[in-house]
Amino acid sequence: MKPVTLSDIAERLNISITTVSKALKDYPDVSPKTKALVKELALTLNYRPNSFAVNLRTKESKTIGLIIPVIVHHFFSSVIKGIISQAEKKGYLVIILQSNESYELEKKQIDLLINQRVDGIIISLANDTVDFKHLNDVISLDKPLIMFDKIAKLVKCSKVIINDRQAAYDATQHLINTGCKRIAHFRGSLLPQNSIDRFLGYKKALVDNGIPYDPNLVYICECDDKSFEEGKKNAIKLLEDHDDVDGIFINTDLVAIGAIAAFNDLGVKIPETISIVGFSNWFMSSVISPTLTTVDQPGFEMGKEAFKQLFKEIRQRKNNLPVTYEEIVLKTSLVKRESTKTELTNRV
Amino acid sequence: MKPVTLSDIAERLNISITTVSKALKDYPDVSPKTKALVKELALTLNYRPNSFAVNLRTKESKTIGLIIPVIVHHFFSSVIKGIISQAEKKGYLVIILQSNESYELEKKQIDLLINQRVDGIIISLANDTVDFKHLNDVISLDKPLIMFDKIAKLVKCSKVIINDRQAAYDATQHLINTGCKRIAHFRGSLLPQNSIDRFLGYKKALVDNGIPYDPNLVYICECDDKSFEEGKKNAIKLLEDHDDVDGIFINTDLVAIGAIAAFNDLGVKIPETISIVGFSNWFMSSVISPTLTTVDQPGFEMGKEAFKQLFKEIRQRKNNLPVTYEEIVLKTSLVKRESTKTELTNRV
DNA sequence: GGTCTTTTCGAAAACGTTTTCGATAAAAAT
DNA sequence: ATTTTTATCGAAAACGTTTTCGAAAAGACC
Repeated sequence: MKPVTLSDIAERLNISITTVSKALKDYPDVSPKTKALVKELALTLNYRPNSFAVNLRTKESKTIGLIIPVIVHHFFSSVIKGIISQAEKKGYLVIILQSNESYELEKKQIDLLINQRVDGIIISLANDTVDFKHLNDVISLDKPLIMFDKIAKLVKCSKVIINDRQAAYDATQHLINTGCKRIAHFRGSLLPQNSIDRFLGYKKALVDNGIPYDPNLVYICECDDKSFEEGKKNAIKLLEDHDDVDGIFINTDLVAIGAIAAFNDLGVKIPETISIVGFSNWFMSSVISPTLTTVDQPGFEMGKEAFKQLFKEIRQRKNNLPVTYEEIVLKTSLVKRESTKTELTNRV
Repeated sequence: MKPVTLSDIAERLNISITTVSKALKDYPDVSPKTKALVKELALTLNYRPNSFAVNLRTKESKTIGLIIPVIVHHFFSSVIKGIISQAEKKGYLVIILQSNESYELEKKQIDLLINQRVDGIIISLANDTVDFKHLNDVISLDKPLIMFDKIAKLVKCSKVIINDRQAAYDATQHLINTGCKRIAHFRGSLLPQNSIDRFLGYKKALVDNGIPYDPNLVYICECDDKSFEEGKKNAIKLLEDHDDVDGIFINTDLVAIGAIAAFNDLGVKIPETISIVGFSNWFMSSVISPTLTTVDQPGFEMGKEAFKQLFKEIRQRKNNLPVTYEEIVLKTSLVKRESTKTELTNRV
């Protein structure tokens, strides 16, 4: 019933624990004969090294922690998948925690992970995280920390992000290229950096194309479970306020889909009357009607890159090499679908 | 730089490690004065118990493993959320692995988790898992195992499931109650039990209502990333084969949404000409047009129940109590939306 | 003052592994 | 035959904690 240990094997073979341990790890100073003997017995006894003891000795757990704001979300679950897939290749396990967009929870969870002595932490910040002490604590403990998507620019650690500003710029440019003259923007809440960057990209694209920026065309919608309703509501309001709008760049797909639903109900033609571009390339956007033009946010790749960088830093620390922080910016791409017209000119 | 240990505290206070340990855990045989002293110093030194050492001594890791076929899926990510939320309350961490619907991977991952010495395992089986040795291994190691959703009926352990058969029966009955006379069924692949049960429920509802079961009306679609296309294709085929069909009960929402898209394209009126019921209540089904009547599969609750049962069994084993396996069947509910007509009669 | 109880503490073993370093035996070299 | 090298092994410490059990000190009681 008790799990078999090195000592069990040693006893049966009348050799020392040391030799058993070495045999299993193919040390050069143990004869092929005993190696074979040990390995065979280990197999038949179904020996499994006690990870607690190993961790205690080696001071590493081969485990990393992941904190994300929400799990039930296409983008984030894609990231999880990316991280896990990469971690598995390197023999690492992943402990996942959900901060629920709460700063307080996030703090507690960071603490939990440190107590658990994970080898590193990957995190996407909660929306209401404004203080970064808990993150700097991780760094000062010399534990590798990677931030992705929702990051704190001021914290000195590696980051995996997309160029939200450029992506938003490109999305808006696409609307302009397809003939839109008066373009609205549904943005997210004021806090997260993404929201700000996307807004700035939108604004810059307008200005660069000689279209005056009109703050009245910018609507704020909270991104949460009610995003869909929010999108509907704002779409209707926009139509009442400004009947000359012919394009909208929307902060996130779900809101965009809400807007599409509203326009469909009202008989507003998409893209003929109003063109729409979303953000995220949530799976749903390829399935609704009309299918949604949107910015593809490569969640899976972000997860992979985040783990790769984490792994690199773990290795660097282990070998006492200088740790190099990197800012990895992944490419987004505009997925052109039915909710926008075809471009008139071919602009790069 | 080195993490502070009990011995560090002991040294500074000129007391023994034993006393420090006891003080921190509020043993009765240490004076209030030294307790206060120890606790204060522990706080200022930011002492964190080394979990490896604790685990090694106590032989438990306060960690559980979770294996699911896919992460990027509304139902499964809801389950994850349910498990994590409950685990956090009890001070457990969750290691998540994705089997990718592969039996081989599943085996390896079970092994990984056992080696990691998690306190218990929660699993939803891969579609191509037909042999259950790896699961019985877990049980014979006396490690708590809970299966949910995709289960193996023959394995002796607790299970958290829904009554797929009843749910399918109710869904089909709803179609009948709303006036459908000739009802097709898009089912999943032949292997997983859910697929079979849903099919049986569909069949029984027909027979119970005096509607002859016609095997030609049953289409098989693989449930994967291409489900949407699969749904479209089968919908078109169905229309060609049988122009008298007025209702479809579909194994899973995504396929149903594909079918809706196809019918929308073809100008087939939903629900007037054909009514559709899906399965899962994936978030999308409330967002497409027409909104989809579907069976709500309570993922979050399943996750919660699965962890609760696991926790119970961990406790039982720890206290040397007899372990009781339970089969927890959660209620599903039919969410009536626009893709079906209103019921003619009120049947219970 | 002596016995007895209560309070407070610490030595030591144990958990299972990894790794260093020295010991022994066999083989090779002189 | 003696020394040197090589191959093979094991003792022991260390990782940081928990817990048992006994010891010492302090207080209570006669």
